[in-house]
Amino acid sequence: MAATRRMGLENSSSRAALMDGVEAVMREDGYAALTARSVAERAGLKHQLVYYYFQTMDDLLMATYQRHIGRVQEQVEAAFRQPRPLHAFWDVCSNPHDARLNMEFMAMANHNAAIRAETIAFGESIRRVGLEQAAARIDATPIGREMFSPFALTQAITAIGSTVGIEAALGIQGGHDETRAMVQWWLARLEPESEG
Amino acid sequence: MAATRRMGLENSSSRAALMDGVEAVMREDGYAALTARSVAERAGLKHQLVYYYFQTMDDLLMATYQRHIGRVQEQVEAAFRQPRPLHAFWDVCSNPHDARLNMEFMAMANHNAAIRAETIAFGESIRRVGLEQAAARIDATPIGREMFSPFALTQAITAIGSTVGIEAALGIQGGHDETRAMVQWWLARLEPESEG
DNA sequence: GTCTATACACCGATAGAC
DNA sequence: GTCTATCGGTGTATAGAC
Repeated sequence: MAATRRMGLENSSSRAALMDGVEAVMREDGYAALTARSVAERAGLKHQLVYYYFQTMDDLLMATYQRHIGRVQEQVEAAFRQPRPLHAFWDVCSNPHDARLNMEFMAMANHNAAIRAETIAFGESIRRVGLEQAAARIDATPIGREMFSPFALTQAITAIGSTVGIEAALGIQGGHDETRAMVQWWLARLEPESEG
Repeated sequence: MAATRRMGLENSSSRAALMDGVEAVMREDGYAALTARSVAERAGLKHQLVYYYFQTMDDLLMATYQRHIGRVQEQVEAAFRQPRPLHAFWDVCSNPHDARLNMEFMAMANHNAAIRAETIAFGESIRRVGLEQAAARIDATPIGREMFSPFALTQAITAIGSTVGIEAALGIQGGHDETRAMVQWWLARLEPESEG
């Protein structure tokens, strides 16, 4: 508890640059490569600055994760305000840009209690908002009522989307067109275009 | 290229114990915690033994990954020899025991070229064998012919199964029963019980 | 086959000058 | 707000004794 050390302000550009550095290192080299030195170098700063803006490396990591989660939450909520919310939700989930970062954080959640708690809370929050939308869409169509449950549909969209995104990020291409086409086929039946 | 150093035999129990140690550390603490010391301690050996049985830590990691891949491959092939191969394939994919380990290796594949190459080759191999089975099942039922493509179905089973397994490993329980039930509903229609 | 001893690099974190 | 300097701890990897 070194509560004595000086600390920088929260609305500092260097502080934000350090969080950008965390994301860049995780994307390119993985969370194992996260050090005060690697992060600061990516931000164009000296590594001691990490300890001016954050008490520990863990604090920097958590701040970065919470910022990331907030951004995803905004994307998801915006998607559910679209005319065809399930289509938009799929677009967010299958976006390959965040796939690597999300997987690194998920892997970290397995053995970091603080990250795990945030991940669980975030997952359940997303699920709540997604659930209402999915339920409405499922109830609106015969195919939905017969073949899907709201929760399972939400989870299927999330699971297939993130897997396709991860594989695309890894460099696997073959077959994704087919999977994306099948998802679109189903989504079109749950959210017909005319209804928009 | 220190080709001069002495090396232990491949069929050594200590060598296997070190690979077991790698898996244990990855499961419990994540790949970032992999060090010669942590792995050897888990195996009840001194850390210098790592360099008697492997040239580098990377070599130990790759040997462990190839052993793991081989085991999964056997499980998948055995599943496809079952009377209801898609059901058995789903059981393998949604097994939570290997979920953490698989995710750690997937995350590593993003920034380790050798692991990535193995992962891509393995994924395509699994997909080939799965594809034939899925195609046969899809062609055999009206629901299959209309609503699925073989590749997309294989990928959907893999994606939903691994996601459910990961979430279960993380400690998220809510809703998985519903997802598993929906998958079983679909699988039962693609592989009716009577058909055997 | 396993041990002690050792090399050199890098880590998180702190103190204090500017 | 950013810098230089520094601490103890730990990492990979090797050499050589037993």
